[in-house]
Amino acid sequence: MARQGYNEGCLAAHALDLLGDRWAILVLRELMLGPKRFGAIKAGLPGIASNVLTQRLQDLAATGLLMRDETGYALTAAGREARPVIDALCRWGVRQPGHDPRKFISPVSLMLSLAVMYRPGDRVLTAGFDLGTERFAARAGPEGFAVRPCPEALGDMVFSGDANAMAVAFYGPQPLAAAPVGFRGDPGDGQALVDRFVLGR
Amino acid sequence: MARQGYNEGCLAAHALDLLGDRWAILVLRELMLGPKRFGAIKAGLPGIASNVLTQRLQDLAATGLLMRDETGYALTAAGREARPVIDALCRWGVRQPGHDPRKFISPVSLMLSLAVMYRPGDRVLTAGFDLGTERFAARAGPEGFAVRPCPEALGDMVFSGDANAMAVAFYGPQPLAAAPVGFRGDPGDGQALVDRFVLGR
DNA sequence: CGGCATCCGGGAAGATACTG
DNA sequence: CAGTATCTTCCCGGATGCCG
Repeated sequence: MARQGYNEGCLAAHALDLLGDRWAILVLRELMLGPKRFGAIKAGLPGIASNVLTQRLQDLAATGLLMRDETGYALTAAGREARPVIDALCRWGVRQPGHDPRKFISPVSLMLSLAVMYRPGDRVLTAGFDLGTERFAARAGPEGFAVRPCPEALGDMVFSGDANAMAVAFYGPQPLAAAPVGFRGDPGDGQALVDRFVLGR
Repeated sequence: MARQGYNEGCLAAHALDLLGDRWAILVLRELMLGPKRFGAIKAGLPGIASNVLTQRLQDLAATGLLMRDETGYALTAAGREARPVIDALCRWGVRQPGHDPRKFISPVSLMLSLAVMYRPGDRVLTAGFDLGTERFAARAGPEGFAVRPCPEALGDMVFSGDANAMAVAFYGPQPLAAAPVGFRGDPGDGQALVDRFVLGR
């Protein structure tokens, strides 16, 4: 990919020329819901070496997918537009055997997976998510599941816990009351929200 | 990717564990419309080394995305289900600067791009494509653009020429009559079909 | 601590020659 | 034609250190 590219006129090959390098798509994933600093990106990518992350950020900046400023790194419009690629990977990946949800799940990747697995419901429900290192506010309505980063987890209800525990709560078989996460709000509303997420839709 | 995987519970990361290796997605692309022999796959991937292709085919077979038999290689259901990933890459890639349609376009990647860029029309039109080394039959209707490989290019009309010329005919600004491809059939129908394809949709 | 450069070992990818 | 064997190249991963 980076070596010299695929040298094809194929559109998919061109896309892979830009984000086919190892870690590249996952770096975009970490920035997909909002800007981050170097360390926060690294924290969402267990196993990446500092120099490799530096290299990826430079590559992605050079191709115009993200920009750097004093406060950190942020996707450009072109970078944000790669979200359907990540969504397609998630939808496909969930059907492939070998997936182990006990492995580390980053806060951003959990929220992106929720957006992908959401099955719309009529009532609009808002929820805050306090995932330890990151907080989000979400709105679940008939149109979809919209997430934005937030200094404080706000909404009709608030879920708290790490992303792996949150995955158990939203995708596991047990009722919300028995899930290993904190919950504040109306229990019926909470269960109604959780019921809208089905792994593998 | 293959090295040891990303070791994440993220669904996108899991997907990339399976098809994030260099060339892997493009190998799936070449098989997306039907089975092929080793040499035919290689012909659609300019620049790939024989041993690398061998390795990829083995990897993808080991993860259950394709199977080998006496006549060549064919995708499994899991492999075919990766098509939305390729489509998403195409849709994103066409919007990114630097794409050079003069570079080699494989017959399969042209047909896949047509399916992605198709804007549905009410009248059902069928067309055959004779791209030199490969032939396809397509049906363009209100539901979409369906392609299947075919020993002979059959349909209400037939286009012939290499894939790069076909890309000029379908995506270029000139009328079909002035395009560098062979055409047999009703010129009005041919132009009507070509008009349904807009690069960047 | 955030960000980045440098050095090194292992291993994948590239190129080419060779075999059935 | 369909790969296999071999050699080279160089990216990735990990450790370390520098600088603000």
